[in-house]
Amino acid sequence: MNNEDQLMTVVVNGEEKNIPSTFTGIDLFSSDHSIIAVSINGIACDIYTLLHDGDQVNPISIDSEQGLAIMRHSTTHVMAQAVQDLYPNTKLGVGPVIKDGFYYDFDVDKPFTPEDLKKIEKRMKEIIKEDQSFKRRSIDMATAQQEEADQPYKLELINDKESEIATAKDPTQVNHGELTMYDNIRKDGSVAWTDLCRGPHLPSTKYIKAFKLQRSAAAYWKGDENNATMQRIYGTAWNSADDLKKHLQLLEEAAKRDHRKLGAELDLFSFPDKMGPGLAVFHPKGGTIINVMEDYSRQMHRRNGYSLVQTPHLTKKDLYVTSGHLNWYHDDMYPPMHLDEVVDADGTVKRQGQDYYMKPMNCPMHNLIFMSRQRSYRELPLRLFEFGTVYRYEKSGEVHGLTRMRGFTQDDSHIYCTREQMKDELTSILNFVLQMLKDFGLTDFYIEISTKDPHKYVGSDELWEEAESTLREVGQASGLEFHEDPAGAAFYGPKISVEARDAIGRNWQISTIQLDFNEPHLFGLQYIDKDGQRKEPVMIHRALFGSIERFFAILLENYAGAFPAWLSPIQVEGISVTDDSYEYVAQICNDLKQCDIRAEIDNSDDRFGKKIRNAAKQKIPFTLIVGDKDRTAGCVSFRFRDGSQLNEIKKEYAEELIKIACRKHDQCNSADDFIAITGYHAE
RNA sequence: GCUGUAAUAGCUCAGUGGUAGAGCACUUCCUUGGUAAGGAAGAGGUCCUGAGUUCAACUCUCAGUUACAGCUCCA
Repeated sequence: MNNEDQLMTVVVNGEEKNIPSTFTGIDLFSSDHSIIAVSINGIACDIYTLLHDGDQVNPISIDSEQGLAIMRHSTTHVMAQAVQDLYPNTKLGVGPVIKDGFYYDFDVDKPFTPEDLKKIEKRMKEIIKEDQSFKRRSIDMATAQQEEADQPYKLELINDKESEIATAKDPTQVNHGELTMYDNIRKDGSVAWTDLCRGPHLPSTKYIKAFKLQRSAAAYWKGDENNATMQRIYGTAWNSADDLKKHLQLLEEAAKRDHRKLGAELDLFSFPDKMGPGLAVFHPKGGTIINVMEDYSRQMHRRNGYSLVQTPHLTKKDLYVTSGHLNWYHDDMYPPMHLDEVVDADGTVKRQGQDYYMKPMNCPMHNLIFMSRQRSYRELPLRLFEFGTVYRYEKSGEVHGLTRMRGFTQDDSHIYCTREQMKDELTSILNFVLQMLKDFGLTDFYIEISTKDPHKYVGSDELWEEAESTLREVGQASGLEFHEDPAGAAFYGPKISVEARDAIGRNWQISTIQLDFNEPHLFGLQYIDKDGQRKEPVMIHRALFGSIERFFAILLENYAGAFPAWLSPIQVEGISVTDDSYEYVAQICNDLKQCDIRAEIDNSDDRFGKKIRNAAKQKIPFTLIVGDKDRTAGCVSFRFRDGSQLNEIKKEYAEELIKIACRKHDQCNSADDFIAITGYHAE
């Protein structure tokens, strides 16, 4: 820190403080023109924010979210400096802060290799050690253009800014007509590096305590695929080596839980190359889980007044012309099969063929069911439900495991109701969703409502207003965390979606409930009302799992493969300690099977310890262990996932307990869980 | 689709311009074992596909396919 720097006086919590003015940065791009000042207080680094016009300062800690962001932003500058040191031809893009880290985009001669990243990290550490201070200076447009003459991307930003000022209705509300440069100053006062940047930054590089460059990847300039491709380096930075370590461990944990990895390890599903991208086969164990999910879903849908229907995977083109999908969804549809064309030997077409498409959505078919006869208001709400497998031609780079597939199954329903019924219907759907998520063990979620984009919508304002306020009312009545996504709705109707957080804090969009003011009109859907008049129903699209494969993946990652017993593909694994006990265990497993318990016996020639290990690796909830001691006493022993045990339980009682434990939705990983769930008591 | 990286046994991965390797899994035999890996033998390969360079290509070059990371996209 340079003690000759000019000090500025600000008021912090009513107390006057002197802050080196060189450590301040004016945030030109923010609407409130706030200044962020950074100062040093002993060893600790304090960061203050203050308003441009006043002297009121709100101190923030470097450990706060904003403090961390400033630190990460400073780190990205150090990275850019290191890159330019090592690769002098590099042109700079932008280097913002993102969740848990930062990136910087570079235009370089050739992409970075992992070795390059190591070199850059090394150079960064040198820069940090040099204790370079970040010094801010304000400059005007012309100076900025001059200084950044050899940086085409920075120039573009400056020019963007210029035209923004020129076209702004009230220029004073945009910015001060000046830009900020940051110089990195060495101890000897020389300038090590300069970057056009709004700031703010740390006082100096030495406050960067722990960082790591994670990966490099391509990104488009300004995120537009028509623009130049830049090389982006991602990094993460924390205020202590411990925090960094914790973060990296969390990432490792997430990688271990990756459903694609677990899917292979637990033999649940695979993506055979011979089938093509985005298409999966579910193996016996994965298929079992999918079936349990579907059984649950069917039962709950029947209970909630839905009618189960079935529709084909292929239809004539006309249907998607009517629905409009061919018009605005064309790129995501598999190309058509041209069928039934008859051509003479001389080449003349005797009979025109027609195109058939794989279905990307189920709604047009459900509409056909609605239209299959006249409908009375007495039938409404009509709730048509189906596990509909749809095919969408996702671009090659967009497919991802089970979460983004080219063929997947929706738990899809279309509900036709009157406007008066809309509110009750939405309420009951939301309750349905919440019950389902709870049953599957997801307890942390929030809802989001997407409202009308005023530039792009169909239907009457009045209807939109009613629908949106209904959605909002229903959403708020649920008592859940509630977010708005203004203007985020599709043109045909507002939407409410449920997002869940999994066991390691990641967000997943799960259920969507979408009102549709467009399709009933396009299809001419009508019902006969009380007064004998034909009226158009309101249509609701909704999927609770969303995609059954994606929901499966979320569950798999949430539980890291250790599913609750009711979902486990194998619920009970019988292990005999000796051959003499094998038949006894086999009989118990067979008894359980007859009661729909998924029980298997380990018939391998492995040693006992190996059998235990195999059952544990498969994350089987209940391992049934029987040796001669148990057998002669007519007993069995249980081993649970955490290694805990319940020993010498009478065979018949054990079978009853298993049936109870496999029916309940609670997670059961230990003897204590098991006792709590089944009410087991020693005899 | 774009940029990059990769592709070797069922899985995880070594390796080399000149007979193809390990661990796990699998098969058989031995082992009869009380709480996370008993022993031995065996089988298993178009080194992703195609073209090129070369006396010789799994290895180098080009193209394609597929996967991964990121971008873009997911009404």
